[in-house]
Amino acid sequence: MTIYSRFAAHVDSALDALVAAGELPAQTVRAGVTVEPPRDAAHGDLATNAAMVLARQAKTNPRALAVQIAAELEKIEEVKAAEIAGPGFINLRLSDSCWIAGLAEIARLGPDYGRSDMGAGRTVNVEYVSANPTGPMHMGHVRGAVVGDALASLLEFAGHKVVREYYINDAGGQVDTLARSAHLRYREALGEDIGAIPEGLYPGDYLVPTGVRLAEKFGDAYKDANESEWLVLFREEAVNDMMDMIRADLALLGIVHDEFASEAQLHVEGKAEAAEAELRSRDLVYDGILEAPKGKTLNDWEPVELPLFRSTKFGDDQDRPIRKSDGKWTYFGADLAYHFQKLQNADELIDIWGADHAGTVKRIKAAVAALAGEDAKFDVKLVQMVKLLRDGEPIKMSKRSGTFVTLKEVVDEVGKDAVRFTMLTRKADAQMEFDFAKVVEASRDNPVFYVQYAHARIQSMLRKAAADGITPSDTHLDTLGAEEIALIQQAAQFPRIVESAAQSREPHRIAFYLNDLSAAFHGFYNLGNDRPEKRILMADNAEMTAARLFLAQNIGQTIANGLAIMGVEAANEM
RNA sequence: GCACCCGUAGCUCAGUCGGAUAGAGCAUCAGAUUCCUAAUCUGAGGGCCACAGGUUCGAAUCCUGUCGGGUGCACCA
Repeated sequence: MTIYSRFAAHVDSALDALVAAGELPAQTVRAGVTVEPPRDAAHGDLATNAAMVLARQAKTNPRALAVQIAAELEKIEEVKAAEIAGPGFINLRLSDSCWIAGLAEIARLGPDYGRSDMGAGRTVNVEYVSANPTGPMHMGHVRGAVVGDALASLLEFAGHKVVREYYINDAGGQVDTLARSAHLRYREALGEDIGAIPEGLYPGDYLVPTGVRLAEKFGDAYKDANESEWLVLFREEAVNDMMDMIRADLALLGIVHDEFASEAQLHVEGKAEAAEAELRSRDLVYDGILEAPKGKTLNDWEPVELPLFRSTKFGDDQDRPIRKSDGKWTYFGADLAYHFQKLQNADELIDIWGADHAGTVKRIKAAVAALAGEDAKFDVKLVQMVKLLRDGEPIKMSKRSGTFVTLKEVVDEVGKDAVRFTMLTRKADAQMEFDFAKVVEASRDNPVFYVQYAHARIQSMLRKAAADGITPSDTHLDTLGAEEIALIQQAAQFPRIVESAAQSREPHRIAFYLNDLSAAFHGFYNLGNDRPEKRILMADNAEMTAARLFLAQNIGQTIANGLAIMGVEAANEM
């Protein structure tokens, strides 16, 4: 139990006492009452807004009610003082022993410190990456991949059962193009001069090995065959190769999915037909004609009757086709069936999408609501674009010429940890810049190194002390002073940071917290420069050294736990 | 034209289910290394929270509108 949850209970008891004394109406609604660290540490250790939130219900003014609540809270052993401030905040000062107990708690829990049961074991399916299986991962995929992966870890740490899922778009026109491109490389591998790659096919070299592999596997059986003889086969073969490549790319970032769902398989199982039948029976799908797109002129647009989903009933600006005029499924048509299927095996769904798909959020949410009910838990998290820079200059990317920056190139240049950490130093729904020069820079400006350095510094001290025969010990924690307590207070926040980050699905909060905690530690460490009596390793005081090492060790543990959520290594030396 | 995201210090960004004097890094200026890793630390200056209304005890935070930046607006995926 954290200090915060314990005091939330204390405040609750204090309110109970007031109800019993007839000072508060029995049916007082306590929603909105919080116990938090005050914004300004000078105000105290904890603050509650209880009096301000409840004053109206108690038919009194906040400060008068605060006096009564504060009187109750002062009866608690751990409370040194309860002061009323501002419009009616109650600021609590806690005894040092209270914080020292918090430190012992970190040590007791170790790698589990900060873990929460908030999720109550509910299953959350997090779908992320889901890049088309037509080529290697590039920079455009990286942010979503990292954010999705960190969010999955965060939710896991917060007590959810998490499924990490990848949706393979292996049924659309793009994989036919892939198959044709692979066939070309296959002919090339058989010795044919294929010349320049024709417009409309994938030109990348990454298909060369696939061509070679297909030549070895099939010989010249399909060399001059009609497309209908090899298209399905080559599509399957090429998609498998691409997925192997994508899995290898993701592994460079430490990302491993639990499930790979195939769109093609979905169709084999008739899921889309089933969804359509269901929706038609409820008049949510009908045959209709789309209006011409606004805001742009299309030369080849002509009205066609298509099966449309009534997404306008759910706030979309247009009904959306689920099949094309050739009878094949649209991406949306398959996607709604896919989401319905996912909901069968999870309590909650989260999709991580690139911001360029923002326009399709409404329709898929509408479809999920229609198929699974309005209260189905489904959220789409949009991840904004990353602007790539080198020394402040934009890096030009062009898919056409094939000069996009691949994930592998980025990881090779700056390293997995720097990529992951940097991608989490900005909230997902805001655009970010990624400057190669800055990301590899080892300085205060770069939180990756700053946080890792704090951890490495702690490990270094522990090694040095061990060499001198001193190990961390909790037997003399009463020697810790005000500066040490302040550090514990910072570490004590970790569990609530985890919960609030998980609640709001914002893994970047962990990164910012670790930066703050590391700053607190570096500051504490440097106290010893001017004040030798504040040094952690003190040759003439083994007891105090052991106590401070114990503190440092658990700050290190907290940092390591946070980094683990982010998927970043906790460096032991730098 | 419509939809979504963003607008906070010179720069890059936190803070937004309403709370106290709006924070951090970089940059600028002034300091700290006979000392546990200076990849660090201490201090100073720097703000009309885009703008205008509204809601209320209280608004960077919620609502409406305006302006500015980005993204999207196929039967693509």
